[in-house]
Amino acid sequence: MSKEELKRVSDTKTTKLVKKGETIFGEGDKLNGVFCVRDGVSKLSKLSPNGKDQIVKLATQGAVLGQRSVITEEVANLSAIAVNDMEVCFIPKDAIMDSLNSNPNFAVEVLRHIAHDLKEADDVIVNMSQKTVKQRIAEAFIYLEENFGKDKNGYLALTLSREDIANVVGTATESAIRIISDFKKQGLIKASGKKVAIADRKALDEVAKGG
Amino acid sequence: MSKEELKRVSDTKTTKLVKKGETIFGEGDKLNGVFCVRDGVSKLSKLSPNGKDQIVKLATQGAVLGQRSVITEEVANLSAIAVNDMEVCFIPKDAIMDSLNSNPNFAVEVLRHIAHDLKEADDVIVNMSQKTVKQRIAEAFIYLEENFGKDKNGYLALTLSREDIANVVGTATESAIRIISDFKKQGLIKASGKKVAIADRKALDEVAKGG
DNA sequence: AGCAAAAACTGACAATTATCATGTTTATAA
DNA sequence: TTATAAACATGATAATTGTCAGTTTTTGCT
Repeated sequence: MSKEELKRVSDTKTTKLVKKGETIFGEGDKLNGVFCVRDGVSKLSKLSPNGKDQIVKLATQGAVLGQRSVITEEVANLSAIAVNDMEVCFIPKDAIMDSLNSNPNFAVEVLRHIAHDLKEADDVIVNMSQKTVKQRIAEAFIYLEENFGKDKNGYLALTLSREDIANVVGTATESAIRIISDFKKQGLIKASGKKVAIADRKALDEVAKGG
Repeated sequence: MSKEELKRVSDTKTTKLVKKGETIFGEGDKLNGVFCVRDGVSKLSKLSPNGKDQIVKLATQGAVLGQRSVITEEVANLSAIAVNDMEVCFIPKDAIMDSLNSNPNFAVEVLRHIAHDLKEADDVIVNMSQKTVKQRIAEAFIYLEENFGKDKNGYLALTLSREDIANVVGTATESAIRIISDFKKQGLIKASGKKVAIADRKALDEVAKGG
């Protein structure tokens, strides 16, 4: 089954609507298939022992959720929650496993994909441990603009709550709020309600690099 | 090519000796094959923009280095440096790619392996961002004992410098030293020179959990 | 529109962690 | 075996980040 084939299969599947805030699957769930994101954004997070959620990844159109757990036949390591209204489709485990075992091309393609995720995860580890909260928040805004784009008015297309931003960069919500306010005061970003726009990309890049 | 087959191939290869501190490959290197660890331990680390190394993973006997980069045909994302004297063997890229493309079993096996690495990386992200330095250092000692074992006298079989420990948990060397000293004073660990032994595993577990 | 609930914000303070300076011990090699 | 460097250690202090306790603003409903 090639990527095109997989896409075709997934196209024939009835899609399921998931409302903002709803859980697609939770940490510890046994998954009997994977979910393809057709529309909307999901946050993949893990509850730390101290009761805080850490958002490990944001998944959007084209992403496949639960893949890793299905492959290793383990229980889900992360939970997937809709950040906004979503459309997802489901592909049963058997279909995936059959293709994996019979078609090297498919397996290698999935392999490449997961290998890429692993690289990204390694980079996140370095960021988390070596950069300040301020740098990480600056990077987060840049990441949001580059990966989810802007709306007609220049605001980030994906709006996250301050709490979600804090959970992405791994800090307390109040700390995130304070730093975001500072960014506003310094003219790095502007905000209208929850909507945020990058106002001075160059300066924000500097902050992210540790200027 | 099954795992056993791969092992057999690698067994026929002449192994290369790498001395403590030597670099197997560096960040940005183009890899034309992977390295199998026969003996010894390698640290996989990445230089952060502020000039500090972050150790992302410790690889020991049986581990394969550079796999990810070969699969995605990218330049190495991490550097691999010997923590102690090592014995490694080399498998050229072509051999890997041929097997991947022709043998679904092999591809799936590698896939499982990388999927497992990805899970571990996600867990590290959560630890890094949600736990204190003290918790992370406690965890590091537990990890070292569980993964590398103890010598006849009960000391951790793998001895890391304080600097390396700091780079594993993502903190300043001085901070790591201070916390390790505290652990000694509290009787959680004992140390003879660089050698460290866990003295009170239960209490150390408590610290790791945030007691 | 009006109201409850959630999210955003602010201040004061405490805790954690980094940095710099410097002394001591331990390992390494000529 | 010493000298020389590297690793370890500690103090003083600054910077960063977290926590708690509120107030204000926004959002989502009916």
